[in-house]
Amino acid sequence: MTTGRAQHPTIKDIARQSGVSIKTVSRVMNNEAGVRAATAERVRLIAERLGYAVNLAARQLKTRRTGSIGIMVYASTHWQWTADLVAGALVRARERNYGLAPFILQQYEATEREAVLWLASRHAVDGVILTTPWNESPRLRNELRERGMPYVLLPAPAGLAEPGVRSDDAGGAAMLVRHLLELGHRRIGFVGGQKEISLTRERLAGIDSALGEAGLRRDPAMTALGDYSFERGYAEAERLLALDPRPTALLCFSDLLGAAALKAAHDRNLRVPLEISIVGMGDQLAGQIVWPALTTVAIPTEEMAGRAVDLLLDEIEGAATPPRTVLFETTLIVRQSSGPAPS
Amino acid sequence: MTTGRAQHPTIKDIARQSGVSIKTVSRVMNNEAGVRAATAERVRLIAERLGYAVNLAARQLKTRRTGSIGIMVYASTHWQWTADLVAGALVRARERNYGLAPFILQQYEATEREAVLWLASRHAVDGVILTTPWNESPRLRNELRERGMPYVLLPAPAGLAEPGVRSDDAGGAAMLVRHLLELGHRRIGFVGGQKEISLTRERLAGIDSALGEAGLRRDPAMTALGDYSFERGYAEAERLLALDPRPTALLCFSDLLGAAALKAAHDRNLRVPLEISIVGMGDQLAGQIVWPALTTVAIPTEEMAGRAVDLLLDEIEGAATPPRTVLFETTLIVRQSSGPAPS
DNA sequence: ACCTGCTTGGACAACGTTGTCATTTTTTGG
DNA sequence: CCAAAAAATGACAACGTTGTCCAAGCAGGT
Repeated sequence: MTTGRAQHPTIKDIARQSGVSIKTVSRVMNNEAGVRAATAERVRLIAERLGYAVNLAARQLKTRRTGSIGIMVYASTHWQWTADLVAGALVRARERNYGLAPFILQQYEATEREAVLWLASRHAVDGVILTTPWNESPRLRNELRERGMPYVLLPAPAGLAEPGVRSDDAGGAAMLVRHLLELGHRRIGFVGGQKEISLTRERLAGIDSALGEAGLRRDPAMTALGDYSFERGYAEAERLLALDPRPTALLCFSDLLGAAALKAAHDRNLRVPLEISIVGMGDQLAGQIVWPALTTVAIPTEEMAGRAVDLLLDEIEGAATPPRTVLFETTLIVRQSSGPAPS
Repeated sequence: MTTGRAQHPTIKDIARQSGVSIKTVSRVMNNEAGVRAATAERVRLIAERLGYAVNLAARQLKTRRTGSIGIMVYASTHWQWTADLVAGALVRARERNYGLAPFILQQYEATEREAVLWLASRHAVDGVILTTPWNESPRLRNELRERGMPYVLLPAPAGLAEPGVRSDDAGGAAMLVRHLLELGHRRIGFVGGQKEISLTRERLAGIDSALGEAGLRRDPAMTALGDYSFERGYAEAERLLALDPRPTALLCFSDLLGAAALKAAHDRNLRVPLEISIVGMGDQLAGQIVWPALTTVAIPTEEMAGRAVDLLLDEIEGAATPPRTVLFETTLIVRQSSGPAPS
């Protein structure tokens, strides 16, 4: 062993060397008022020379703040999305001088108790961002509220009076439907994820409303819900493409699912978009690397995660804003995978 | 404000209620020897009932261990890879009861100083995993060693006597070359990332050696190095495909680059693998969602990250193993994007 | 000279845990 | 049944920081 010989300097050392009290050093390091500029300067210089860095543990112990927030994510095949969320949160957290502790969970029920304990102890994080599917659990939310642990939902299910950030998924899905309708498509298939996830339900609602505007209804036989994995998406798309009459367009609930559908179409020797149009959602990398590139709806995932951090930290730091939900708009991005319906 | 009313119970509370000293409670909570089974049982019960959770800050302050490790990653367009590394490290760290603090860096030089300070203070993490390009910097390594901060390189550049985990990238690239040679390809183009990254150089070395075995040499005009982004990969592949005579195969240094090359080929109306073979490296999602699926070489990124955590924690916990480098083998995965060279 | 009020600085006690070492209790062996 | 050894437990002092409260210095008005 014999790790790090060099003792780390403490405010005591700085105080001794600069001839002031430890409290004054503390004041300087925290930019508190009430220290003469000259004194502060001297203290800062010595701290710099000694290579001083505050001992976070001591500060945390005293202030009862950990200076970091947690983000609970689910180990999913929907990786890109999760990674974007974590990355977005990480960057903003660092900007605001907080740490981020990601908490990956593999099974829902099995680990919920462990997770709650970890969170609620308040010794590890000052607040937490709950992503899918944790954002759905009233039990978890209650437990957290009860124990005074601030939280933010990301994405926040629609119509919930809870602090959170959400994207207009219903609107986005509706835009895609209208886009396809304008291109003359009438037999549209849908490839989606779990119905249990609020996002899925919201998208279905947007689809139904857009179809309704045109006097149409969604065909349950053409609605293929599974999960958000590539493999399942491929299987569901495959199933829809085998129908007779075949749908002339597939709307997929993520770009990864879109890529899966695209592959299924290729494997059936269907030309896209000549014989079938395929659109995705999210504007993720997956939709850009495939050929042809997917028409999709952009959802600013990273930005949303950053905003969630802001919301959470505002509450933690007592910026006394009421629990708020922030809504992000989605944008239609037309690329090469959608075209006029075949006649 | 007015957060969490409920005071969190401390070992003092437990001690009072169970009629033992705080030290005994501490012993029980840490599973130290020297407590009668009956006493331990009683203490544990009361702790459970009170919902006790150890105050990490206090423990850290006393033990001078933070119980978490850092991982420095570079904000790159090579996202999937980074995400896999972080995910792999995260899971293993949690298994071993450590936290993981990811540290994303955007610009190299600008933030190095900040990063080193953060790391070296030893107040934030007990050790650190250095990923590309941090694994290349002797200056950083020196600084860390000097300050007694354990680190592990991931991936570890070949031939460096430093603790780390590496994959046999030279071998992997060589396998791909041999695969292409067997299929009759002689004009092979290479699409790679930055020469500054050791991975890139190792792969080139493997390629050269495999070509050498067959009495061939790599054509510099067919070696297109850029970076690991999709866009750049597309541009470089495009450039190679415009050559006359055109290469009959492209070996790309990641599956994302492979996908980019595939797209460039499609856009030129080249049939894959009939008219041109394209192979990638890494066995990432990107190579599976494109059509046709990419022949590639599997690199167990997540597993490697887990191993890196093990190495690091073994050193931190004083398992007294000498600094070791662990080598992971790569595996050839033949899919649909490679075929016989056109005549 | 005195008081008043403002600025600057310091002494000291927490925060909750673990390490050290002393003390009590139990077990063991004769 | 006793002494000695072993096992179990406890008292108390850190760890490095910040919050509380008080003291000293200093200027300005009388």
